[in-house]
Amino acid sequence: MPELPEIETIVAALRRGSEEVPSLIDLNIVGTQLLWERSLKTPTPAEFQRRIIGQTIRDIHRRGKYLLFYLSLDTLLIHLGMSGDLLMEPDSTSLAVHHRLILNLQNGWRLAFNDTRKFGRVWLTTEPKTVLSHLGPEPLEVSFTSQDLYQRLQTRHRKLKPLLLDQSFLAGLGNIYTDEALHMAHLHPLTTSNTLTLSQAECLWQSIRGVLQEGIRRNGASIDWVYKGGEYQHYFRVYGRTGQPCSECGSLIQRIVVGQRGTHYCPVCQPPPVDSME
DNA sequence: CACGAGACCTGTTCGC
DNA sequence: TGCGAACAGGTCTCGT
Repeated sequence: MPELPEIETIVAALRRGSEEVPSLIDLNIVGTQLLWERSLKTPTPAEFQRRIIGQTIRDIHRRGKYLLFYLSLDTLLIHLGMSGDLLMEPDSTSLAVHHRLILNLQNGWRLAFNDTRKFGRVWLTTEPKTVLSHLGPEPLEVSFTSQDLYQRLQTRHRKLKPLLLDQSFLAGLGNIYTDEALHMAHLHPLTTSNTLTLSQAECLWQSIRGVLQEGIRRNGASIDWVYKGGEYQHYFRVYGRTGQPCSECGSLIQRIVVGQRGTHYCPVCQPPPVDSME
C-alpha cells in the first residue's frame, strides 16, 4: 500500500503523538508478540524477543518506503508491503485479526503492525545499512538534483514506469505516485528512459517531487479499507480514474498493464513514444 | 542488463 | 443470488 508520502505521514504521527495518542519517542519496550512468524525477516523470533525487550525507542526515521526505529542498541526496520499499517493502541484493546507483530510499551500502550496481506517485513539489526543498501537516492533530498535524474535516466535503457518503480533507481515511488508524476510531466509510461531530453528530465524531476510533496501535505492517500486519514486520493490526476476525463484536456483516462502493474495515463497529454509500436 | 511470469497473501469488486 | 475471475499501495526470484 504505502508509498513515500504515506510512510512519511506515519513516521510523523508516531513521532509526534497527538491529543489521544502518546508519542513513541523515549518509550521502553517491555514485551512483544509475534503473531505471524514470516513477518520477521531477522533475527529468529526467540532472538528478536530476547534482544528488543528493554530497549528504548530513541527516534523514528524513513528511508524510501522503510520505517526506521532507532532503539537504544539496535535498529528496527519495518517495510509495510502492500497492506501494512502501524497503530498505537491501549494494551486493553482486543487484538485485531490482521495484527502480525505487537510491541508492548512501558505506558500501557502498544505499537501494532497490522498487515492483511502479509507482504510486510520486519528486521532487527545493528547494521540497517545491510537492509537498505540496494536503495537509490531519496527524491526529496536537496542532494538529488534534476541533473542527477537526467544522468541516471541516460545510463539505463528501460521504460519509465517500471524504472521509476525500481527502488534501486529511486527510493519511495510506488504505483500511484509514479502514474501521477508521469501525467504531470506529460510523459507516457512506456517512454524509454534514455530518450528523454534534459528539459524533459527536469520536468519529470519537478513532477516527482511535486506529487510526493503534495501527497505528504495531504497526509498521504487512503483507498479502500487500507490506511486511514489521508486526503490525497481526492486529488488523483489519473490513478484509478480509468474512463474519467483528464483534468487538463478532457480526454478519457486509459488503463494499460505495464510490468504487471495497472498503469493510468491520458492518451493526449501523454502521447505514446514513437518507438513504442503497438 | 532488461523483461516477463510466478510467488507470496487476503479481501473486495466485477462480470456473467 | 452465486461463483469464479480480476484486481489491489510491493518486492523477490527465476528463466529467457
